[in-house]
Amino acid sequence: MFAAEGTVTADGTRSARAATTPLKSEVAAYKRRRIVEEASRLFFSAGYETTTLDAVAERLHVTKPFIYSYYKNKGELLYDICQTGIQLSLTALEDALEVEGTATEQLKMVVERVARIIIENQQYISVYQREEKSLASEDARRIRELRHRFDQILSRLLARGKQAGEFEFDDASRTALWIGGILSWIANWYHEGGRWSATEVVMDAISIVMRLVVKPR
Amino acid sequence: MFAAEGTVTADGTRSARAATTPLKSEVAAYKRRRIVEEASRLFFSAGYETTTLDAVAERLHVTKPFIYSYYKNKGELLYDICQTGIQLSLTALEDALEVEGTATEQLKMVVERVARIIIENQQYISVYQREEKSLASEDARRIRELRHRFDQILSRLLARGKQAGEFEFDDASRTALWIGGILSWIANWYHEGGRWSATEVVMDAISIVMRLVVKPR
DNA sequence: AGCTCTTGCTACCCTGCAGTAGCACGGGCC
DNA sequence: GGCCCGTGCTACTGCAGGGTAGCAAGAGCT
Repeated sequence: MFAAEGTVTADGTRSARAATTPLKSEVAAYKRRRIVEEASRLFFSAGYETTTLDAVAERLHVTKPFIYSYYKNKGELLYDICQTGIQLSLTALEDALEVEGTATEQLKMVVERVARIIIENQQYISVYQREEKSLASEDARRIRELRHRFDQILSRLLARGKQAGEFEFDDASRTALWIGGILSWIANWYHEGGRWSATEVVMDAISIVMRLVVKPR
Repeated sequence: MFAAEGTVTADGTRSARAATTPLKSEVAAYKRRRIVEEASRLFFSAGYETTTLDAVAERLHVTKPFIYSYYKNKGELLYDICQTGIQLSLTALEDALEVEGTATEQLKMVVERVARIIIENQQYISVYQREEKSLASEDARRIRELRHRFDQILSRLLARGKQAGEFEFDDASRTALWIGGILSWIANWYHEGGRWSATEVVMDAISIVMRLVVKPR
């Protein structure tokens, strides 16, 4: 999840220098995780620009300089959240494709797993979608790259299903984008303890996506 | 479109006092429209919090105090944009329902018109979706209220179609939300001069929504 | 021509927050 | 027990940007 660790961190933060023994670096990683977790909650509920690092620090019962010894700046924190968001979805997609089966079975599996991941990690996914404009341009590029990989993999699955005669649609990559949209929508829409349960939403997503790729009457 | 005019504006801005003759108030309305237009472009491409009012002023070849004589503050400007965004969609929906026809015909009409409006006014719709967190709480409430009306009207149309045996789905209001999501997605996704034309996107939206409400094979 | 009313601008203020310098405290080690 | 190093904190700085006070320039009227 924190693929950047040791690369991104390696530029001046203390944790990087301190990572001499395994235990120490584990502790450092844990602290980073707690920071990003709490930050994502706040960014999710109040927006990135509006949330101050003092507020994040307060939630962790620490002070701002503490955060700065694990993150270079506020932007890096946002990047980490966005990266986590898209990476979680991408991993769920790839994992689902490990399971053998027809394109139809695999697509169902994909939608189910990704939808679940989105619901469970709403804070990350939602921030990743909403705050793209606040990312440094280089960071934004990398995030878009991951997103693009997601779309491509999904698109290949669709093409495979079409080839096999299971699916019917006009254009695979366009359809993949629509499916991505339906999945994304969950993050804006689902509300824990709200009118509809996670399972209902996941089931809906599966049924919608299936209706989308099979021939209508 | 500017329903607030005369109410919201009536508290101290010069334009309100100046609106003594018809021509003057028309000119004032025009200036407000130009401000909101340019602001929405910038908010759309760079985000609300990141965009400074100096930047908005510059695009209009005026200065910041100029804006402040037509808008009480930055928040009111955002509200106006969001209000425009949702109101445009709502009006498109209501207009489409004026046309007589079966539920199926009406739903197609609705999706087509709303999708077109979303594409044509992407800057407003997108900002309205993305920047909700930055609205003052009272403003946010009013916007959500409009959104809710949209969902309700759509939901009633769906229920009517189900009654008539044209549609088949589990729950009308949940289905309405999914349709809303599909339409919203267009605003994040469509890119003028991009890989796909407006017409293709609109057609896709119609076909997806129809697949969503009719019985699958 | 002077008077006034409108409109936009110049030139500010001031707060809130990202980011930093350097200290204090505690625990392990000689 | 003294020394050092890792860790987090106190106490700042700097500045960007929202918001304002008050002037200047023009237009129309008498």
